[in-house]
Amino acid sequence: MTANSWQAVRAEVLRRIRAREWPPGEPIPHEADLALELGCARATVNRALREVAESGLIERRRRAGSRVALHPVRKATLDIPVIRVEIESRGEAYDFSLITREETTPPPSIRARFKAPDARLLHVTGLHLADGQPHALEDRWIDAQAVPDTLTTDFTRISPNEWLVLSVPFEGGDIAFSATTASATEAQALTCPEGAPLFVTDRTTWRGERTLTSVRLLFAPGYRLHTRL
Amino acid sequence: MTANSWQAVRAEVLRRIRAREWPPGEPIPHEADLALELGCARATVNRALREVAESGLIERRRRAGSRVALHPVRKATLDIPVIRVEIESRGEAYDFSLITREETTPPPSIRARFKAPDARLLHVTGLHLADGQPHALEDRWIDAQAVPDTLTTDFTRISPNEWLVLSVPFEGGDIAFSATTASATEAQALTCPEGAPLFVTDRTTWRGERTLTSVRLLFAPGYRLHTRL
DNA sequence: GAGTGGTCTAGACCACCAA
DNA sequence: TGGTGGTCTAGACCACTCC
Repeated sequence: MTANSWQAVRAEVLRRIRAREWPPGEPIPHEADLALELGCARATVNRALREVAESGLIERRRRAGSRVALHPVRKATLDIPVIRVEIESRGEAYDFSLITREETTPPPSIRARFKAPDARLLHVTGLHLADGQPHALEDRWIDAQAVPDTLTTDFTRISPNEWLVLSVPFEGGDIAFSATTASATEAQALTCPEGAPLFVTDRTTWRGERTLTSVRLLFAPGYRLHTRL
Repeated sequence: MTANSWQAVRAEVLRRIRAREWPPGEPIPHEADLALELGCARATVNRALREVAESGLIERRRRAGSRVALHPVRKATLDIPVIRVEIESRGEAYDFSLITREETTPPPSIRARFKAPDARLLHVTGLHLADGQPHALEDRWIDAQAVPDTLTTDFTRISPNEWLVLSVPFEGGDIAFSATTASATEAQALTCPEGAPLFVTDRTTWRGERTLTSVRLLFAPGYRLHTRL
């Protein structure tokens, strides 16, 4: 067995794990040994093992070596595109309809997400449309102190979703996915029955210590978020 | 500016993108030039740019060079653990309760997911419990021809979820996330009101051309799938 | 303390693909 | 067809950890 490409090394490693030649929980040979056995440089083995480790199948620790994971945690990568791009890539026409836009004091649950007590928050709601049909209802809060031009931007021409992605560099964020049922007003906006099941994403993004924006998206019934393992 | 670690190179690259020194859609310097400018080896720059490309912020093509992405597609990585591990890691007691187990002919929607027409399908349903409370309702179909020991395994002692992860190597799969409302029987199993919003995952895994198993998980109301950007 | 993975280097060759 | 990213090598040093 000689394998001088890191993909070949990875394939061989995966084969041995699947064939139980390297059982779950057991250590695997050191990088140097594998390099010798497979006839390639240690850097090549390192590259391959790093990829396998990222997929969650092996665990690596200095001094302790690498071992096959006992409870492999599958990693799935989600693509989160700008909504306009997502819709247009399906060949549908995109439109955004602004519903409300006001500077106001948020409910405590929102306030808690913005650590800065002096934050002036702009509240924007609107509807994303695909071929004229409601696609998602956006409910967003923006820290106007942390995001320049927030108060002067015309969100009837560009959705806050896209404007923020294009103009505000951020460093981190988190997303939560859940389910809810449509309230009366939500049902009206999305033209679906009250009580219909809706897929929800809650996203908060920040830069440094400052929370920039927090958004809830309610997707019209039937929406599915899809990915590969 | 000298940066001899690939993390430092990545940080500098990200800074320039965020500062619009390298505007969206514009090409960035070649690896060799960057290596010279930053005072490190080209392999180091390559490693850094590869990481940035994986995050979706730049696009790389041979001969054409690298450029800042026009519509950055955010990549979020989801961890998908075995349910038992997920529950126990929260410090709660895990239990699984088998509800039904029968070899039967599936509805067309399920049949369509198993390409092999000769597949003998086992249908298993059960409830995952956390501290005695319903956590998720599992509805699974398994190809008994493709998965050895399917018909002889005692699923009252180990959930099919965990048994499959531990004993069946698979190559690929896909997951879809969506929302639904609890039917009468689902509501009873999950001890929630009928019509309550439920978070749903549909997962199908395969090896080669053969679909091994297809599972739908209905999570009790309030469940949130969470991740970082 | 010593062994393991993590990383950097300098150089080289190759695969791909836009010009 | 030439330039660019993709990769491999051999060697070296370092950082972290487990003994």
